[in-house]
Amino acid sequence: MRARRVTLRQVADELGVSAKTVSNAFNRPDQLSAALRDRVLATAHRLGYSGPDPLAAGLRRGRVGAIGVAYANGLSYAFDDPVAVALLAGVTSVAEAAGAGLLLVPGSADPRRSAAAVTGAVVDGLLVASLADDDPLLAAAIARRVPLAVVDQPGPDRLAELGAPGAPWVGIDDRAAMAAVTAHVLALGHRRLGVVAFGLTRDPVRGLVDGAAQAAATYAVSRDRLAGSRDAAAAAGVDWDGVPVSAGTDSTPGEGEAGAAAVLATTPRPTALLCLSDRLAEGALRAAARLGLRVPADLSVTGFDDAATAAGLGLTTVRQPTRRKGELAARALLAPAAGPAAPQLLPTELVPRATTGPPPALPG
Amino acid sequence: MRARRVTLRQVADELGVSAKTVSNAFNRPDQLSAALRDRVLATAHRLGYSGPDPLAAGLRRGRVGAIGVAYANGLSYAFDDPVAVALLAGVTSVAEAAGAGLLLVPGSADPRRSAAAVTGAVVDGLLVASLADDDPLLAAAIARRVPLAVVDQPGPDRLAELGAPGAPWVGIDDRAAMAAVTAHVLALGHRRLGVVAFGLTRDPVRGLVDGAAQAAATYAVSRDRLAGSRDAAAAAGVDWDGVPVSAGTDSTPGEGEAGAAAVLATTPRPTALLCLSDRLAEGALRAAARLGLRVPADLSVTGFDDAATAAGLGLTTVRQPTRRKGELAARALLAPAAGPAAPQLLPTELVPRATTGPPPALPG
DNA sequence: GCGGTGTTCTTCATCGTTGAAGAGGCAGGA
DNA sequence: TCCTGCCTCTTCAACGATGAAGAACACCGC
Repeated sequence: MRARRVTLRQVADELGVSAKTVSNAFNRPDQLSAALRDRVLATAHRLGYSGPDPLAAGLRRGRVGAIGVAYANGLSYAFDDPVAVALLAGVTSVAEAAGAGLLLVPGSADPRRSAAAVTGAVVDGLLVASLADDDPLLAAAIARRVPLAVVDQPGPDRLAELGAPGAPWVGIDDRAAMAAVTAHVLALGHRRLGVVAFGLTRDPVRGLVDGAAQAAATYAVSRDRLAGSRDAAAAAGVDWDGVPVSAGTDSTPGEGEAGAAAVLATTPRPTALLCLSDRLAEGALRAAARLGLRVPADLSVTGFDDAATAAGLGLTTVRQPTRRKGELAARALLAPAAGPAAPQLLPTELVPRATTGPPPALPG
Repeated sequence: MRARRVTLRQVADELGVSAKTVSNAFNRPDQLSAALRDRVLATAHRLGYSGPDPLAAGLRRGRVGAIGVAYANGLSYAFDDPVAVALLAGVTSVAEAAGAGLLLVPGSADPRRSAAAVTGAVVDGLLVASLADDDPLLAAAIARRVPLAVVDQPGPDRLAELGAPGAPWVGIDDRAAMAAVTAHVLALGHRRLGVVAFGLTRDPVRGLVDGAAQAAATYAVSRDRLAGSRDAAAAAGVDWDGVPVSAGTDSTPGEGEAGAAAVLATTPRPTALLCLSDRLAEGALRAAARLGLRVPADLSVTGFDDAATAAGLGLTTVRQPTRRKGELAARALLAPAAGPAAPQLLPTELVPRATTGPPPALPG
């Protein structure tokens, strides 16, 4: 008993007009007389026809009025991360203003399925964010040959290598930003640092990682931020090889707590913990509390992002314009984009708060 | 110089096979020999063909692998509201597990544009949430004749009126839940209540509203929650007509602050403020602070939702399974859904915290 | 040697719509 | 009167793909 779909043609036949006229009644009211248009709409309504099938219209027109967003981590994860949500909010506000929808492309633990989802997404353009240099999802997005915009990673140079030179890219100078917050901690007098990182490569490696592994990270953001810390350490005469760096997978408080615990278990114990995100830092604060360490008296902790939660925690961090990234990337996708686009590097700002202070006096 | 799109047919011709074979190489690997499949894929790659056009395939197949979500308020707003985000997270997790994408349908201040966006959304099903009884967007969604699921409002009875009886509906018993939190406050001894509400109708009415306006609300959730409060008041012998009720528009702290200020300006001043959402309550707490009122010593405040922020504020509230709503609605959309679906009423729970207490002793 | 069963690939029609181009009629100007 | 231009509406041919059905061939068992 399933009612068969009503088509444009049926409405046209019912009324004895051409299909194109019915089409025009819906899409180009100026192309037919008001009287006929009213009759067409009335007939359509009577037959239960609610307008041209978007799919068929999209095929014919070559546009569907939606852009896709693909994320390395699953979408479900994205909604739990305030930073990811802020990015989406930025994308959405621009897309919505332009009347475009936003298709969240489903992710999967299986990279092949993720890539297939990108290949099969019904969109006019794709926005990808936070992908590893070698993510198949990215290759799939490039192969689609629809307009592409990239946020954060991979960087412009890697995009060029992959055959997408000049694709709009929006991000920050992760290396400099991380160097700044590291320098801030060093300036307070700390000499024993520890770093809590999220993923370095698509295949998650947990635990402490050496300099070679750090430099080999395929997540550009991780690689650059670690390099930034090393820059600052070197400038202050701190031996980087002695700095424990813990790698994790996602940017979650749970990962942060575990990573911080691992770093704090090294001897001599670091007096400052540099976390690659505010959410990791949130976990690091929990780890510190669990160990009975006072922040910042016994231990300084820094984050990255200046997410909404950071102020409440009094977290020293680096502010980056996450929402704006989304806006700019969306704008780049929706605009006609004639030639190759120049990479857009947005400003960051060190935000010192209450979780950093001078290191404790020499331990007894 | 824009490269023309590569088609299935071109790959087929290049290789001297039928178009269908190329199609099968991508979609039904078991339908052709591995050797030929490899040759097809290689040729496709060489020509820069990344797979069948999702739009055309969707038209032919009659499915596109995405469900749409339409919201009364703009999407940009949705990302700012933790409750809306939780709902989306629920929807997404189920959709993603099923390999389906999520199309966020753009909203607009102009209801006609919003409705048009729904009509033109390229989706296999639609999920709508928090719509007024008379929202054109809802009418458009029903007219689409694709599977439809509704969260919260309008209620099942209204859906039946609109010609969509048996459409999957997920929500809570707003009336009973609000009665419960009101009864909690009354049990503490309060007799002078005030209510801070969000929108009652699509055309926003700001300020204090009388009983007639309350009952005429076209947002079922607002209507039912107010009715619930009135039920509890009546049961406790409190005259509802003497209870100031402020209506607003969105569920934001700003609206909450303004609404609370209006309610607290009435004489005699209420000793308890019932807010229809946690975000409104957040604003109410600000208003109280601004007036120098201690919570709960001078003023009790309640929320609704038990959003992530509620615990931190120590807010007495009603917990509702927002994320689960999204999951169930998505499941209903993605499952074949043979006959009419029974409305799914999820449980709620009163969560007493620190913002409610006995009323102050009689004022001097 | 023959019908039956699979595998592999092809043919054909069609999904529902809209751009491009065209045809008919009517008004206004030369 | 005739031409021009405008307003309406129509015709035609795609847009790019896939389901259903079928053809060609190989292999099997008896």
